[in-house]
Amino acid sequence: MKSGNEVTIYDVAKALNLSPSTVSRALKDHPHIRKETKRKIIATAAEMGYRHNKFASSLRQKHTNTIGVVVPRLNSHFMASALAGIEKVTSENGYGLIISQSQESWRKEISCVSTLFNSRVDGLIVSLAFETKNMDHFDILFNKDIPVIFFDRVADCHGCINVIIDNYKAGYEATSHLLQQGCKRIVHIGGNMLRNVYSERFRGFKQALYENNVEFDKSLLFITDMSEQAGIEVAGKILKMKPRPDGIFSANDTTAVSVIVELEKAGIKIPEEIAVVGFNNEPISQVVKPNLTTVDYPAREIGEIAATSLIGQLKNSQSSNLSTIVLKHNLIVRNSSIKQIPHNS
Amino acid sequence: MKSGNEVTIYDVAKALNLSPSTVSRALKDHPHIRKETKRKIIATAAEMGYRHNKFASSLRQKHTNTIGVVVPRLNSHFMASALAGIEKVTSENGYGLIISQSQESWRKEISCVSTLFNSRVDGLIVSLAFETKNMDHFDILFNKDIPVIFFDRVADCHGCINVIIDNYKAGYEATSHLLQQGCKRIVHIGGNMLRNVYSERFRGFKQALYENNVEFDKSLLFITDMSEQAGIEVAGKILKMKPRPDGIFSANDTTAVSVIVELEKAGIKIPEEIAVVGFNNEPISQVVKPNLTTVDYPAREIGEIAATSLIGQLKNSQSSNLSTIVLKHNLIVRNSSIKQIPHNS
DNA sequence: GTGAAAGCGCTAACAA
DNA sequence: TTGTTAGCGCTTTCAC
Repeated sequence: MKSGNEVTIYDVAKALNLSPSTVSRALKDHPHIRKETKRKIIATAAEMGYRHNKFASSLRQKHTNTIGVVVPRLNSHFMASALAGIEKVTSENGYGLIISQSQESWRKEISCVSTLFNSRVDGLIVSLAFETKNMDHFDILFNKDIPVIFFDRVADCHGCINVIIDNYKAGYEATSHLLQQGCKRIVHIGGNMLRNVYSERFRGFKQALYENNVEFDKSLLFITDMSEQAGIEVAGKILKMKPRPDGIFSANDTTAVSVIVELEKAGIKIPEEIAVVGFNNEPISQVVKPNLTTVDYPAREIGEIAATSLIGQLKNSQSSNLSTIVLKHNLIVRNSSIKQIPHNS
Repeated sequence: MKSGNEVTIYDVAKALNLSPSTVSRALKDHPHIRKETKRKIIATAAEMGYRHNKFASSLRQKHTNTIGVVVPRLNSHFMASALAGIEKVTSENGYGLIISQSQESWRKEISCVSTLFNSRVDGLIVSLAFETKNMDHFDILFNKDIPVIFFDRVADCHGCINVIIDNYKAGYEATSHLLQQGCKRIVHIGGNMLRNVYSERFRGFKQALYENNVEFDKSLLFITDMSEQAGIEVAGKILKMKPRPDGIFSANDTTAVSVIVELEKAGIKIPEEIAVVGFNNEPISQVVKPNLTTVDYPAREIGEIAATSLIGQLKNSQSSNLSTIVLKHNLIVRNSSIKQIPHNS
């Protein structure tokens, strides 16, 4: 009604000739309040335009019912889905969410974590920035026993839960697939090897080569920032290579797509001359021609599980003893990698 | 150090034999404190691991230095950029940000707004959900003089600022371009006409037709949810149409791309048989073949301006008298719409 | 330039 | 089942 003063539980109490504690209890659905009283309180509170004051409550209770999220960027399909999963679980459990982006910068990640820490979040869900070189900025949280869950881009750390897929196996499968298609000289486009996702995919890549007696050739490895631009640059270098590679395993779809577009501009036939496999199953992988073979992962589920684990820790207020949750992934074969017409079934 | 108790300004005060008020003032850089005292206080506070308690402070001050954001989804390039712009400005001005998604649902939007209201945000930045039919849920904010800024998907409302582009003009230009390419039967794929972005683009579309003496044919209008799936369905219908359309103006890129992919599967030549124009300049528009003609808009800037205006209102604590800020857009012509080889220059 | 003290609105231990 | 009361940590008016 008015733009003026807030109504408090005291006002409600006075209006009903009750005590503030009764009102407080009724509003939180405390069991020890008579049904009738509860009903009346809730009704008049609503009528008077009462709204709960989180600050007073948090100040008193020393916890905020708020969870912080730090992600590198939120413009990928993967992140959006993961976030949707996180949000679903947290809101179902009565937690608020503060989302912040590190923009792939270590410095920014430090500042996000510290801001969230100062906002007194009860727990944190994090996917690391590309650049992040150490985990010192999480110490402030560990020191206060504030639980932190990492997902996708994780790092080893005492006592925190990681939610991931088996990137090693996925990399291995993607590469094996290329080898099965007859590729002999396979380029790998990877990211910062400090990040598990990239180092593991690379490890899987090398293992597949090794098991197939294909020697790993350093000149076929490109460490990039996995951007669109990176794809353009790598494509340029590939075009100049003497014996040209016949396959590419890119650690994400963005770069894979950009490479395909660039190579095709130069007249290279995909997959005949160069077969390509990406990673993430972004929507774009189904638009690029030829459609991109890629690794799908349960983004939404990863988010849900990360949130569920965190809330579990919060409720039990003791760290559970599991430390890593691994979800299933799935190689989706599309036209960008099919060199051989399969033998008649 | 310890996982135990928080250190407060009282602790700092005691350690230095000062009063809490002095410490409080020093920490906020109040002018009436001697430099030396200030220095000492700041040093020992840091040393003791003091951290500011936002709740106590907000409780006292009645404002939170936090801004709420409600967007439909954050999985588009447009939203991610707009959000990045918002974040830049707000963080530069010492505001925190709480981001929430309505998932395009009216019901969810109501709940987001109410949650943010209860979190006592100082102001709100909103882009409306697809479904939202009225603005009643913002009344709680208006009643308390909490400023709300809308961007992109806006609605008329007394006293709040809208940050948009001229969708009417953009729609007009996109359609005119198709007409110039010789299109006579142009399909429009639009969204919910309650949303300004769709109704205005549609209005521009009709106006262009009108000015070129092309009659508007209702059977060429498709009102959809602007999803990928919608594109597939529209493509199906187009394929069945008797005299086939020769142009499509889609109110976003997602649907435009999906239509193109589907039509090409059916053997239709783009742009020769059907020219296509999208909207938003999402990255995907440069990957689809042929590259999509589309309308570019300054997403990041829209975000920055929305945030700047909000902070302006917050600081002046009086609504400024501008109500709508219109930014420039730009039609980017690519191959999906070029039917005619341009006459020799 | 610094201190004393009241109070923001809520919760929870304890009392009744 | 309900009430009393004492803070949570900070800011700010007023006093010195």
